[in-house]
Amino acid sequence: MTIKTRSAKIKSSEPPARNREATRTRLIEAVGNLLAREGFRAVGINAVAREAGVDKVLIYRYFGGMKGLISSFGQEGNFWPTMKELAGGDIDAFMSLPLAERASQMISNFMHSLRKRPITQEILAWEMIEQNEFTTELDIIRENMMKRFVESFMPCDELGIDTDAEGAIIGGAINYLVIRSRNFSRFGSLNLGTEEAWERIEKAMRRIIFSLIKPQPLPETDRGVRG
Amino acid sequence: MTIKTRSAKIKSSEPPARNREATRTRLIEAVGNLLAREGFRAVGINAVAREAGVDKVLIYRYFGGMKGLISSFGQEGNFWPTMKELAGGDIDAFMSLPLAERASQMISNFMHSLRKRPITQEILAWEMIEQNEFTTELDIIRENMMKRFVESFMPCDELGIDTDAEGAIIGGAINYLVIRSRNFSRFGSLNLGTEEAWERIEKAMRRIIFSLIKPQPLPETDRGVRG
DNA sequence: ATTCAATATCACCGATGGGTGACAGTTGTC
DNA sequence: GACAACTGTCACCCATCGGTGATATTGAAT
Repeated sequence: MTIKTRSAKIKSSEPPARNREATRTRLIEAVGNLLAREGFRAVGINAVAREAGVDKVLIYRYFGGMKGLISSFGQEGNFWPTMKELAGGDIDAFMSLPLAERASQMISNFMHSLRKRPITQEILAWEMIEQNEFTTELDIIRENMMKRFVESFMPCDELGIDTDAEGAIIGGAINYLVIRSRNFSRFGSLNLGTEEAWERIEKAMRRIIFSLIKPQPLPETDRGVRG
Repeated sequence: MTIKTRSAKIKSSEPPARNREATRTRLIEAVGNLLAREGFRAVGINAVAREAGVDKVLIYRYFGGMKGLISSFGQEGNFWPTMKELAGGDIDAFMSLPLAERASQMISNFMHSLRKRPITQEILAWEMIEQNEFTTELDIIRENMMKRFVESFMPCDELGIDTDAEGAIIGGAINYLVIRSRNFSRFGSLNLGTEEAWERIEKAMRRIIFSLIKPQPLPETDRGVRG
């Protein structure tokens, strides 16, 4: 980088409009862009300010520092899948499905949603690595979301199974495989760079759900609704 | 830190013995110590040299840089569970178990092994976050190990299941939950800070394996051998 | 004792990080 | 017009990073 400080302005065409609110949103958006493009390691006062084309001191002034900015970003950002998305588009149709089918489809939809959301992936990765003022903030938001989902969709304490534990296993596996696949395609004998591998994982999860919830052969290749 | 550069020597009592081999091992051990104590983010030329109580230029001289040092560390470090450990101590006894029992116990043993190995956790976390000269090096070692395990222990292409995919799910879930639990104890409604939660996960995995491999009720609370 | 290579230390470079105080331009109010 | 409040810029501080060239210390061969 031979360019100087002012070069930051190149990136954002509009000149900072001497407008507090506009500058605030510029900064919040800069966090998202930086997360998606460079990953959470790049998220720092200097980098965010540079990305927004704004002086870093404004982060202190308007947000009280990076913690405040991250918090605002977490509140406004819609990087989590919606209920509707997890239900595959039609919540009513979804709710009328039998339990195993419902769980299986929700899992598939969650996996697809996560794979399409680089920012969400970045946040999950971040949470795995360090606990700091940023990640604790973001974790609370994530936990609330997960909680709402299971409460709305999965009221199943029937059977002899531990849905919380099984859910943690499936959810953890999805998070792990998606996050990891950004850097390494190979995991065991799967090539996570190929759609074929993801379909195998999807089917395997479906198989797990169905054999857990009702030990009987599962309907073949019914991929179900998806948003 | 008000102390100066030379303060590094405080940490390692023995004066650097003007001995190339000894210095090399000091550096390699410093990597492991630093990984365990501070995490991979702290692993850099400066920090490692400081930890070893040695000048950083020796890393360039003896290892050609950090990449070389990490590679040597990866080769010598025994941070992966051994075959024997995964088998629960007695390989022969282990191999004579029925398939589902074998898989279930190996999974439990792997989880316990990983939970006891902070350095291994750190490496897995590192691999999730970035791909660089260090992690690609370490990933090759990890993949080879995993490969050897499944080949030796799990020759099962029977049944209508996809063992690679199911293995990736279980393995991914273990890696995720263990790594994540270092920073956040809560995941969904589980409290990963408690042994109780881990036992629930263990049982859930056992339930998954048994219902996958042979759809019939599983033996209750048989924890099996463990190293 | 001198020479020479190996071992290890030191001092410095440029880049980047988070953080802060002083200053400049704009706007509205009295 | 004078003034204060607000928005934004700039210049600097100190710490750490990876990296390198010059130098000191040791030990062994001659």
